[in-house]
Amino acid sequence: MPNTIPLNQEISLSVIKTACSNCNLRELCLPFGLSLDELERLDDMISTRRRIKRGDHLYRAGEAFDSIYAIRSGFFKTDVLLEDGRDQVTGFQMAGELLGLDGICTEHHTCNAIALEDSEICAIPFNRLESLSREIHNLQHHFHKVMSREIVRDHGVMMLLGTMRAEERLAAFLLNLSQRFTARGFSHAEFYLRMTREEIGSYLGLKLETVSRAFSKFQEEGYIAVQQKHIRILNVNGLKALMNHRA
Amino acid sequence: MPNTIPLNQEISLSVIKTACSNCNLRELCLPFGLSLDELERLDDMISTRRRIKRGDHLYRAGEAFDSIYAIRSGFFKTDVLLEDGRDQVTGFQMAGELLGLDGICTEHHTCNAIALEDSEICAIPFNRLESLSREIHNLQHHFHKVMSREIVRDHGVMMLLGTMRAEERLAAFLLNLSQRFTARGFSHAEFYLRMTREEIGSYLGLKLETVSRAFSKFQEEGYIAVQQKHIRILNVNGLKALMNHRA
DNA sequence: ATTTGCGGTTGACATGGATCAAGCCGATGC
DNA sequence: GCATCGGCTTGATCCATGTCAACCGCAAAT
Repeated sequence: MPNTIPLNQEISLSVIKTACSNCNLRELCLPFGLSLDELERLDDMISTRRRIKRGDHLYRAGEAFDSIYAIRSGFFKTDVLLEDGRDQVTGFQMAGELLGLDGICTEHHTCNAIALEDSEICAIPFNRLESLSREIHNLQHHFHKVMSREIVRDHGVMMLLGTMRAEERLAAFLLNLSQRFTARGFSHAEFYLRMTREEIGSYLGLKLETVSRAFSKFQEEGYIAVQQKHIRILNVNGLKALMNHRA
Repeated sequence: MPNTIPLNQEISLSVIKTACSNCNLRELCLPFGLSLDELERLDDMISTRRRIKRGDHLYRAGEAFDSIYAIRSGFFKTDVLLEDGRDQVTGFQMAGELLGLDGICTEHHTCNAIALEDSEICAIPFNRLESLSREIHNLQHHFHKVMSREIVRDHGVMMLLGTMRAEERLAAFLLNLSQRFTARGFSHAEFYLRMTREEIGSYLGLKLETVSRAFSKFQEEGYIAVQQKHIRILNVNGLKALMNHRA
């Protein structure tokens, strides 16, 4: 909750509060690599910033697409629902990451985005992003990189789902979270999970019981300390070794 | 060998042969939606067309990235290799589809692209694509759609790997191939697989024996006729039903 | 303070797919 | 024509994970 930048004067209060130029995530987010001048133009474009309460949808599968979203604070999951009722969590997103890229190709969102804690997002109208990125070379290139990174990330998940066993998957998951928290200036060794065992299981292609057992196993082995959603990583290398275990 | 634009006389021959404007895949490929004028500018950019022999790499993981590739004819797979020796096929690509998008984010390719039959590709220098798409709005937008489509496709694979059982995966795979062949004007019901059972298995997160058994099962049930790589789909709805079977 | 409910843990058992192994088929080379 | 080899099929068995079920513990509601 004290994620936003504290206020100085009563003055340009809400401008300061929400501008990209003052956002401490700018180096992780879309503005990466922009000059001050360019930053301002990006700021102008992002007029809408919204709070999303825990449990609420940012968008739903099937809705018309017109913006992508940058997470300013908070934590989201995306999931896809099949007609027959099966669903799968396709990702967890944290501050500085973009949501909604899946909607570009059909002009409709293809998954649901749901806040796992009270969050704030910046809506970026996509047609304006396209026109601005025709003018700002750096923005264009960085946006392409972000999309490409998403593709690579998905390949990683496919690898995980296709070739790893339960404990390897969970180890990979924890290491990935840890690394992303680190990039945001949080502890790499200690964090709270925002999602349930069932959501982790869905993401990893496992049942929640299997996730739970794997947590317990890791704890027995001394790799981590778990207490519900509170995780402490005690032996990073142990987890890494576990991941690369198989030939 | 007729990769470069010929010099003078016999010229237009192979120019015609290789120009986007004359490519029957243009509605499936990058040129989609461009005017004749714009098409010509795209043509100018794509100077390199190459043949890749069956089994050869178009690029390898780790190599520097500078172009994306459009498949003019043929069939490719992409795969990722883990340090411990495990690898996974991340996709199969056919004519009109793009390869190499994964390389944008790090400036290095993150997977291998290997021809599964003798193929021809058009190399599209990425920095020139970016600059051209700053000028041609349609090109920019379509390129974004293509990247987004790749993300959505990957989510589909995650769904498949995360929630489906062996036979559902194979049914989904066959239906997907069928649909893509159809889009290219081939029979939706009869085709040759370009990949081995092992490659299918790798893509679907299954062992080759399981793939083979599932093919046999489908044949017994009368859904398809298989003879090695030759597939005839006899009952599309049967396969579809199989996919949505589970609650 | 008591109840209720959700998320998590743990155990016992079932099963889908992996593994191991043998043999088949068609293409290629001698 | 015969041998060889890679890709494929099929059978027998094993094991990781799913399934079902009981219980725990915390937090919100009463």
